[in-house]
Amino acid sequence: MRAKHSANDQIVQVGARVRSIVWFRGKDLRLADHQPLAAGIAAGEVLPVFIFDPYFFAPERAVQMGHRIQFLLESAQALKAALQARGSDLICLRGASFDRLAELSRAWSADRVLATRWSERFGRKRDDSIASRLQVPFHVFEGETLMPPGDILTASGQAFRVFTPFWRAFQRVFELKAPLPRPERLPSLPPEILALDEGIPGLEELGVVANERLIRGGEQAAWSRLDTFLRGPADRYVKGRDRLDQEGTSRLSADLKFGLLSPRQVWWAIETAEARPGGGAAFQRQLVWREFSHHSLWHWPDLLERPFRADFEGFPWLEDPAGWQAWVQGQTGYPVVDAAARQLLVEGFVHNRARMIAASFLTKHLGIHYQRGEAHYMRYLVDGDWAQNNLGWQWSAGCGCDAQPYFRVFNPTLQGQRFDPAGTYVRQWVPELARLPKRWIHEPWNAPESVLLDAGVTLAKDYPKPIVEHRAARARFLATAKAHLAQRKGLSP
DNA sequence: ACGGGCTTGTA
DNA sequence: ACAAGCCCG
Repeated sequence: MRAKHSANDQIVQVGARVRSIVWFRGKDLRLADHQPLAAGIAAGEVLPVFIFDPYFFAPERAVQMGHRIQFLLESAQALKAALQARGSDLICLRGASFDRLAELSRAWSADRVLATRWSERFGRKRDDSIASRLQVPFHVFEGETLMPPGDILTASGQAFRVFTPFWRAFQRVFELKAPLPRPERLPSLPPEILALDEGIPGLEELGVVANERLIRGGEQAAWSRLDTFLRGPADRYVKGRDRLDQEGTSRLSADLKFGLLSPRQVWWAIETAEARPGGGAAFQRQLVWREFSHHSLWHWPDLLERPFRADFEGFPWLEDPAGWQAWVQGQTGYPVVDAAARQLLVEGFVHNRARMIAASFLTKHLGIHYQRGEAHYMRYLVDGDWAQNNLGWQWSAGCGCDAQPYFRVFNPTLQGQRFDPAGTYVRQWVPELARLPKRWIHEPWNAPESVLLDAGVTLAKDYPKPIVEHRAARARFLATAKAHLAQRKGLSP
């Protein structure tokens, strides 16, 4: 006998009672605009499940991405609470995804399993394997992106390699549909299924040290961030987004990564805002950069292993252990580069422009492989996403899809002066320079002795002298890149 | 197949 | 202007 349902559910009960397991997989931790969930509810009974697979959640894996684990666990807790408040629950299991899923499917006599697609190669492989081994149908839904990866092609049916034509094509074909509402009630779960719940693991259990400085997870927190963005920064976005010293960006990257918000909900919120924000279109363009990264990774799954530009293969990157350590710890002597490094470790977040400055410095000034920077960012970023992080690093290194030309090397002093004019960002993250006047905040090595003295800064003691000289480092990279690319060109037919 | 055009810049 | 080059219609 089925549990009692609200009036709404009675209506559904009249139809076929299809039993759908809705498998939440960490990129769709929300109730609103959730296509598998909505499809499940429309068809009958729903069993929401999350599986803590050791592939991600074994302690030795979890510590490799502690910030994201913390954010995900918080978001899963919020999801569980929201499902409980609506008469259902999030059944949490531990172990190998396929085994636990198959077991649950048998225990509940499920008719099918529904989930949101992951576009990375290993996600696709996992889904193929699950579909072929599961006794019941396995349906994956789109929704991680605005358009399904692979759906936007050039006139000749090829993948785009340059953003702007992709953006134009996107605007031509994208049709915005209203996001699905958040379900008010869900069918309840039988006691024998509720009894299978193994709960959400705690951080300690996974060997992860809690970090109080991270943004909060959960669907509600995400909506509050979206609201904050729409109330201010969205209107000033065109210029404000580049400012390191202001709250000029959306701060929605982690919400989109974990699917606390779908990109469609965010796009819709911009479109339907009472006062259309002045920076709405510019922000939507940024959302399409997110699309571009997912589409690119879909077309070229080995981007995670190799440079997009084949002529960068075999590039003579340097080891430079001392340079690497300085870059990681924020001790390069370039204030804005160091601020970015420290913000990453402390907050698990870095302003987009600061990411570019940091990436340019690591790859060009230090000549260190972009993949090392990419991996370091993946380790600490709350919003760390394979597709986007990889695109960003390859773009910065000059070897990526639509990359900046290799000879365009960011000058960290100029970037700092332009986008953090008063040095507010630097002062926050490099407090040993806090008393330096803004004239010298981005180039303390040029400050007069008396100024340094007044600011209480002794270079090489309180704060390092630059570990490389900008002009020399720039020249070294250009010479190396030029020689390497010329050689590669000579090798190719 | 020709040519306009190309996220985030520097000197 | 530029230390190039090539995407895409």
